[in-house]
Amino acid sequence: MNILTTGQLAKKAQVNVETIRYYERRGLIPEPLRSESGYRHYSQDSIARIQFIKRAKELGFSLKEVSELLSLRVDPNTNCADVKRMAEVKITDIKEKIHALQRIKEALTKLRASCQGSGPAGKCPILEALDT
Amino acid sequence: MNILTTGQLAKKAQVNVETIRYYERRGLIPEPLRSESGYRHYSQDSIARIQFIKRAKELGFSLKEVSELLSLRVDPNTNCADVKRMAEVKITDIKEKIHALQRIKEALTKLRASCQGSGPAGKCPILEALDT
DNA sequence: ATAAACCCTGTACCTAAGTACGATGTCAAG
DNA sequence: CTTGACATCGTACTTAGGTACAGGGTTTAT
Repeated sequence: MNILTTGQLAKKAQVNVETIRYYERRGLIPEPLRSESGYRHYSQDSIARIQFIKRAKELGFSLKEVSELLSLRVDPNTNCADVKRMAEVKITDIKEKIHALQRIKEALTKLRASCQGSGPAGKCPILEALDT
Repeated sequence: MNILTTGQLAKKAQVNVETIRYYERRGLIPEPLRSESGYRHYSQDSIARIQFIKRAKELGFSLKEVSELLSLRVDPNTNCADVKRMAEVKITDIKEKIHALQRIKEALTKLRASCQGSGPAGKCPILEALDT
């Protein structure tokens, strides 16, 4: 069980088979060796690779950014600072998203407070506010 | 200047002409009257309608939800409470998004702190964390 | 009267991150 | 030796919210 087929890798890494092919097309996982008949053969390392991708995604990195992280890892000319910078950019980015959502939340909260919850919708102050 | 063509409406409402056609297809704006030659003729009300859509979008409502808001407005059987409920659902929704982003932000902040910013990227603790 | 600037329709394209499918080939079990 | 479960490929479809043509017709300004 040292070598994995696409389906086995998919199961172990908890992704769809098609996702693996997709990641390969996107260059996120290297092209694996093939059997005589053309079947892909993956090593155990591939599980870790897919999990790396999944974790980075959970941290808000796009697949494009994941590629960059993966390249940084391999390129001997890059250093830690490059990685750290990417993390910082992403943090800033996420902070902005949070602020935007907070502004929206406050606006909605005010609108909610303006509405008594009775009477026809046609005269709802929430809808009227949107009309202004 | 009482009546507007698509292009004039687009300019007044600050949207792309194609967006107007798109909203019409989606049923967000009613089909306007047409001139002899088939040109759409919009009233001033249409500007307000598009602005309603834009504002609702800014508050995080999808176009599908905007449709619902618009229907509520017209339907005499609905009341304010329905609108208020939609606002509440959206607020909850946005709160969840904020929390998710905050968790991500914290995870990233920790990772950033773990990295001194020097040394080869191959040994960066941020990347190592993703490998775990 | 003619060119520029509009408008019409239908359809294709865009981003992101996959998912689904049809046609075909291969492998393992009974 | 056949059936079922897998594998391959290329391509199309998905969601959301538009945007961009191409190939026509119309209006307006000069």
